[in-house]
Amino acid sequence: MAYNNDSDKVKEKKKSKREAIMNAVIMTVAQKGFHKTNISDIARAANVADGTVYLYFKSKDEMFIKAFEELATKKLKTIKQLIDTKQSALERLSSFFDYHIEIITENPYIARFIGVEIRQSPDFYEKYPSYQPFKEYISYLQQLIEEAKAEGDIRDVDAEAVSYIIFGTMDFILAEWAMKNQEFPLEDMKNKISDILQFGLMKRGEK
Amino acid sequence: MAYNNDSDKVKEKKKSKREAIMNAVIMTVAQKGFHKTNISDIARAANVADGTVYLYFKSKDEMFIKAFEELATKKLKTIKQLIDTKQSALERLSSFFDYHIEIITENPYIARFIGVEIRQSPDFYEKYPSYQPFKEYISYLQQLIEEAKAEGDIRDVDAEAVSYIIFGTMDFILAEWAMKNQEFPLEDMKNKISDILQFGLMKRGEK
Amino acid sequence: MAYNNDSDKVKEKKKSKREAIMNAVIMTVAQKGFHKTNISDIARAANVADGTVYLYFKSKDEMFIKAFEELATKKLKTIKQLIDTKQSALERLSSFFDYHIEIITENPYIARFIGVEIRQSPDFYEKYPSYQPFKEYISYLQQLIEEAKAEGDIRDVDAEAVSYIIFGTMDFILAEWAMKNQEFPLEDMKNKISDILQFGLMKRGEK
Amino acid sequence: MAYNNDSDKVKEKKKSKREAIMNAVIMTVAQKGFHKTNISDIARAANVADGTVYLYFKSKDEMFIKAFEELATKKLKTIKQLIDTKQSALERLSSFFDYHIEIITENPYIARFIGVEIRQSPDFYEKYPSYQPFKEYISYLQQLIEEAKAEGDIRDVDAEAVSYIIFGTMDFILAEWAMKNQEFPLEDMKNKISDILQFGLMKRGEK
DNA sequence: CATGAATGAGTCTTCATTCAT
DNA sequence: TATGAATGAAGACTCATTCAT
Repeated sequence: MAYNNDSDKVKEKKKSKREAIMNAVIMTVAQKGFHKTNISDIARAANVADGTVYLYFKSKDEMFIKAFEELATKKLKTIKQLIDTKQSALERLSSFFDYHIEIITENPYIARFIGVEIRQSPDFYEKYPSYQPFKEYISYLQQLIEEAKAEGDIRDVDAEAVSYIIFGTMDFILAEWAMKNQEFPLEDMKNKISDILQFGLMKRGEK
Repeated sequence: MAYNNDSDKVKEKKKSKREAIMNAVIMTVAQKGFHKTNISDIARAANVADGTVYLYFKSKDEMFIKAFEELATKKLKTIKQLIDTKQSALERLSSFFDYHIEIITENPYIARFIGVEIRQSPDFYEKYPSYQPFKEYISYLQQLIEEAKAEGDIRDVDAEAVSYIIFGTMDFILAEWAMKNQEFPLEDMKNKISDILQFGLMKRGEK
Repeated sequence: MAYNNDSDKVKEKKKSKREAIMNAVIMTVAQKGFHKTNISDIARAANVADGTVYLYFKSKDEMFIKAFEELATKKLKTIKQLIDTKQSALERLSSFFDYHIEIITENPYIARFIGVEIRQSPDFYEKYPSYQPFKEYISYLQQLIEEAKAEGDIRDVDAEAVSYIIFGTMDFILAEWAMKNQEFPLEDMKNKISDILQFGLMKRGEK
Repeated sequence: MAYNNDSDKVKEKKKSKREAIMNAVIMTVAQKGFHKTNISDIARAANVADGTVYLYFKSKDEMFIKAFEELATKKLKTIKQLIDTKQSALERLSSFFDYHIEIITENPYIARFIGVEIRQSPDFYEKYPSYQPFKEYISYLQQLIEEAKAEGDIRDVDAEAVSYIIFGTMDFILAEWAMKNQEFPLEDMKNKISDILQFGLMKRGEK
């Protein structure tokens, strides 16, 4: 049933090859580091020939950028769906923090990829000024913060500043955790940090 | 008189040449980015021959690591001296934050170097497991936090967690700031963040 | 009726496709130059798939050789027909020169193709020793010269030598003209050269 | 004596390496053809490492252009010196023709290089519009023709047209001769052509 | 016959490192 | 010590050719 349409079959095959390459990028970069990952590595990991990569991406750069973007977008979407059930914005904000860390924890190679490797190329920022991988994440965080403020759950803080604190902290501990090969218990650390941050946002006299 | 001691002259020359190379590393990396900086660039900037670099460092890697370490150590020492006059640990903690940002602001190339480029090579962490550029910074931060707790100025929080929040936040905004070519006003952002963080550490009912 | 003979249809299609490829070769090479022209370019210009090219030619080399040969043969045939009306061999010889240049002038891409690009591959001469694109041209020229001699219109010169002078000169000025993007007036130059050459072939005291 | 100056020694070594590469270019291109010659071939022929080529030339293109130019200039200079002793311009013109062919005959690989391969890259004419390898040759020929006219040795012909006839003819027969692996007797052909051309330039009633 | 996705050998170029001077 | 010419391994990318559909 699934394959009785040739057009579909072809499309799927093509899609799966592109996806295989995308996955190969993430896995390989996570393992070998951004700058030691070459086209041959990726091609081998994706089970395709070197040249095949260039059927799907114009250049190595473009391939990496696409991999970053698609991974970030996908993860953000997952998180959004997960926290969509929460009633208050504060809960959503707190859950955002939790889920982000949880997702990364379950796929440590993503931590390595996003948290450690993604910063590696100021080149990208020059060559592709529009390349702002965290932008969506940060915007969404700020939106949650504004909502929480509007709902009266947190005090009147600058949303941008708070978003940087939350994201910077998450980014840093995940990078450290990934770099140190997951030696320290992330769950514990996450809770401690979550407490402190929430405490800093709470209105006086509450709780 | 000046030239009657060859040994001294040589030693001094050597020292100054090594230093010239270290400075050249930082300046060049800051300008061209980590991965576009090659030995020839550095040698030219340091006014030495390519081969000379290898008289002072075993490899390019080692040279970069040493440059990172020495810069971090030097800056930490400067900060320590600056905040040594402060009476309370809380003040020192707050000043640490301020000075760190101030120093970086005045030397944006360091921001680029430390904040953006330093994370670039997970290789380093494998090849040179002892390479933990932030370690000293983080330890010192934790020490300040413990002192502030002991002095009763801040509530009983986990020092490690707090150090990660502070450092992660600083690291992130400086990287963003550097990456976006110093477009947004760092001073403003710093104050907002500082306020929020302090608020989160304060004891209830205080201030 | 139209479609009841599959064999014919197929043969015609095949023929027209082959011709489309041949034309595409000449046009594309004329535009992009020999070595920048690849199979994909040609296939696109001929409106066929890359693989289709290999149904009509064993290799890229063979395809180019066939294109050269067929173009040269076709043009020579055209010239022969045009000068067939002329009475004397000398007139035919002179007209040959004129028509050759005229044809090329009207299709500058051929000049580029024949005059500039055709010489590009000594490989061809090794791989395909029978590849002598000018041979037919030269032979025909020599034949005309012999006839003119027999008719007593020109003095007793070595036909081979004269054929080389005529062809070499034509070849060179057309190549220069094509390479310099048709900047200088070819008509003028042609007449001057034609005069000089005729003068050199004339019998003393004549005209 | 020759090597008692270090600076000289170094300069000579460097010069000899550059020259080795230049010679390797010409020899290798003559043997393998322009487009089948790669950097590795040249480096091997010059007894240097691939990378060494790039110490002397910015790119493969530049290397080829320099090789063309220097070879043409050198040969023209040699010819000029040889014909400088001749009294009349007509003799110089005739000798030019003779010597050009003689030089090429003695170094058939040059014929292949100049005559056959040099035309291979319309790219060059686009990328480097100033690249006109024959220009000097042609100009010098025209100068000789004008002088011969002024001296009354040849009739009043268009110097440009004549230069194209002479150069085109030489170019063509040398290319044919080189391409056919020196099968036919060049000396004979040269004399026949020389006669015809001189005849075409002579004044009526003369000789 | 026709397609065009896939292949992978081949090529230019860069650059960390060495070593003769 | 200092030099910088020389090395050659490595890597991104191209493209003629094949083959499953």
